[in-house]
Amino acid sequence: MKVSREQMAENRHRILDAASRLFREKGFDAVSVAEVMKAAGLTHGGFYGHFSSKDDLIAQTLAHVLAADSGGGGDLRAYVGSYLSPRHRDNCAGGCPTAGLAAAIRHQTPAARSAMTEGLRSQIDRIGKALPELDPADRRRAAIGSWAAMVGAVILARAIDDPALSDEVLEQTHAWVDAGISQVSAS
Amino acid sequence: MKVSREQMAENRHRILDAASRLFREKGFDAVSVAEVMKAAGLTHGGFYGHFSSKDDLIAQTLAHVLAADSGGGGDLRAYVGSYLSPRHRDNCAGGCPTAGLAAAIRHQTPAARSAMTEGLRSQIDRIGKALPELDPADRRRAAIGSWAAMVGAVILARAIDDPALSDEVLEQTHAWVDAGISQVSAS
DNA sequence: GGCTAAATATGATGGCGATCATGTAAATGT
DNA sequence: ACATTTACATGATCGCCATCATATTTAGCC
Repeated sequence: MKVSREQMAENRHRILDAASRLFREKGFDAVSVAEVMKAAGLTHGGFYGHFSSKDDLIAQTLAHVLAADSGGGGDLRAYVGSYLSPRHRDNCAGGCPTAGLAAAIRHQTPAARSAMTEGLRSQIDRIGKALPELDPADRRRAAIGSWAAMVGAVILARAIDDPALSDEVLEQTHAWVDAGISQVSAS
Repeated sequence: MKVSREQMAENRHRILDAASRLFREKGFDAVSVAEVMKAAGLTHGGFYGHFSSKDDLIAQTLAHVLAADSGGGGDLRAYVGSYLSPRHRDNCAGGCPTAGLAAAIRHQTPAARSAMTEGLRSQIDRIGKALPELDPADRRRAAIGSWAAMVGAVILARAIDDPALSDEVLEQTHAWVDAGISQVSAS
């Protein structure tokens, strides 16, 4: 049954949102096309009316979710705190797509890699802009170093089976990043 | 055809080594049991004489490779430098199993998660021991923060499609980690 | 209002891969 | 030496999933 243009656009959006959550939660390979469509409230048949392949869905989902990536508005300290929280660690499906998917990008198509690259580029720029008190070289270094530590810490915290150690990785990385930013500021 | 006990042990070792390289290179899902056996110079039939399932292979491979993880001997600066090098970024198959596999552990069995947790615990301890000039609290913080940044930077560098940005992530994280360690030391 | 094309649904198809079944030959114990 | 066990090879099986074929219904246009 055909639906209105508007309905179709909404369906497409729902598919991308569902895919985004499912991919972050379970990984690209563990999510089937049918599962995505079902989560979007449709059946698997209509999929190829929206996307040319699963790889195409992956690439478009990345572009979709990375474009929507907030970045934290401006208060870097608050953003770091929420990023390195148990709440974020435990919320893969709704959490940062970089932390959830960056490591899997290596095995995806060039289009997907390209989308991730642009997402990371703008995320680094955004963090840099949140450090206006530094000179440009220090700002760039702090932005990249902090972002690497944040992403790495969440990935490690999610990999670790022991809640105490997992919490500690988040807390200590938080302290380390805060100290790094402050000390660079003071230099 | 039966082989000697010794030969069997060697075969098992070869399977684990082959699996370790293949998993790091292509990810757990993208590597088939038959592919691992072929890389070890065997056929797929004998697999279940060594392991009870692919999941079992994954868990035992992790324990195998994480136990062998060097950690760098003692010169932390040199270790950080080689870790955050283009050479290491481009050498997934032979590189750090944490950088290559940590993000995928979330989707594996409890045995695999447990192996990774113990590997991370000892790696953090090893880095901490390479910072003897710090008091215990700073040492722990520097070890965890540096390790998170190192792992995160290699994962991001491998995800990024643009060589210049990828190199920059490695270089800037290197400078950031070095500065962090030095400034903590000086405090 | 009827015609056409489009958007989804339902229902194949085909390949891949984990696991199992069976054969075979050589190592090990007596 | 012989019997037996065992490590591995060859050859199914079975289910899952990406993708395609076809049907159905309705939006969009005259």
